[in-house]
Amino acid sequence: MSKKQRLLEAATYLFATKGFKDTSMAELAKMTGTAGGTVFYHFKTKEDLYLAVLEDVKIRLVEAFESYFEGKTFTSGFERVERAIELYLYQVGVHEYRFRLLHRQYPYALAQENDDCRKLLEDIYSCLTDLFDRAITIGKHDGSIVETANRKTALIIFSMVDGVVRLNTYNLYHAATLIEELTNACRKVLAPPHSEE
Amino acid sequence: MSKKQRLLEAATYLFATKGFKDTSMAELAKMTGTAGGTVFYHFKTKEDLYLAVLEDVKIRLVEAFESYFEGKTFTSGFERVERAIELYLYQVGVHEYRFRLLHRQYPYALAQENDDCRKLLEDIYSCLTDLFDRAITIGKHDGSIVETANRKTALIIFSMVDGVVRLNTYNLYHAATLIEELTNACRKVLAPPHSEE
DNA sequence: CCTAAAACTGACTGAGCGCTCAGGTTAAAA
DNA sequence: TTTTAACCTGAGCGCTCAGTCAGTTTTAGG
Repeated sequence: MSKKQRLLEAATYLFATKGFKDTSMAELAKMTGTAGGTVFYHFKTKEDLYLAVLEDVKIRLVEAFESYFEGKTFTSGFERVERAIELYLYQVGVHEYRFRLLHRQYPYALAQENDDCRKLLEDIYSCLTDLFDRAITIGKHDGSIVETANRKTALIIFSMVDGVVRLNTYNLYHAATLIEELTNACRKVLAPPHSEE
Repeated sequence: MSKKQRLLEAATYLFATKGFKDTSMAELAKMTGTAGGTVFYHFKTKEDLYLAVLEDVKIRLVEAFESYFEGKTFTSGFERVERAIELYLYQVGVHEYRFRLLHRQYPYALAQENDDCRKLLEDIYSCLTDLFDRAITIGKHDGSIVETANRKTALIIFSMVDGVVRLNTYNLYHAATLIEELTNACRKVLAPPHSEE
């Protein structure tokens, strides 16, 4: 693997676990076994490195979420919602640090002044909400999901799922024990009226 | 107001809006019109100052939430849930910076190694979840809320509400336009079966 | 008014930071 | 083998920061 790639991966880990300010470029260099100057040969500034990390995360994240649904069909729109939640929790389990990166304030603060950063975050969040948005649209057609404002409902569902993930990362509650309640809650929010299973 | 109090308030604002590392004690001193050394006369270290800030926030937060329900009665447990959500959103509106402080990673990282910090966070979060927990207990008795695992359901509701607040602070979505969907979703999650209004 | 403690000051320190740069190494094309 | 460009190095620069301290001012009790 090229040194640039090694730097990018180590930086992802450090930015995610320690944050932007608390990650020092000297530490990153030491961690990857390179000289301090090498970092700045590949990335002009620390901020540039961060943007490269965020872009890398975006690409991998979008890939993972979109490829899962390619060519798949489900018995109902609601089932697709359930699979989306499962997929989200699975991705968090496997690539926790990517979501930690997104759970920090830094990218959102940077997005206020940096258009590239704003664009990356927009892409990530529209990918994530589309996940639920699309499933809701399908569910509305096949009758498995109640008539609602798609985008808003998708955001509520996303808030709920991501909120539980946060409780877990902040060590406030073990997410695994909440999954059943979580999907139950989603079912109730989305279920069409007068059709208890 | 004493200089110590002025320092505490300015520090709350700075820690909340800029984070721990990005807040400099020189900046804090300048902001409050004091000399650099004064900060360290009142608070031994930067971390001590942070803990004082967090304790202050805890006291005010718990006060605000507990005093609201003192002596009040509601037509149903579910109505109490609705009022709790309103109160939470109102508090976020009035004292946004206090919640920003809690939406940062720093306190949770500190809690891993500092017992005082962990205790403060525990107190804050049990106050917030109790808000919903108690209302659910009442609602289960008066029949306005479905039979559920109290704590877990309270956490789901809290995740949902706080998640929407986060969408707002991160400038991803304007919370006000989601409030109706939010309470609707809570109603569906908590409503007892076969009793559509 | 005197005294002593409490409150406050600001110049200073040493450590750590992002970033630069002059020069060295590697690898592939000519 | 020579050339050239891409890659890599680490000492070092300028700056910011949390924290110190010797000394000054303010406050309050006797």
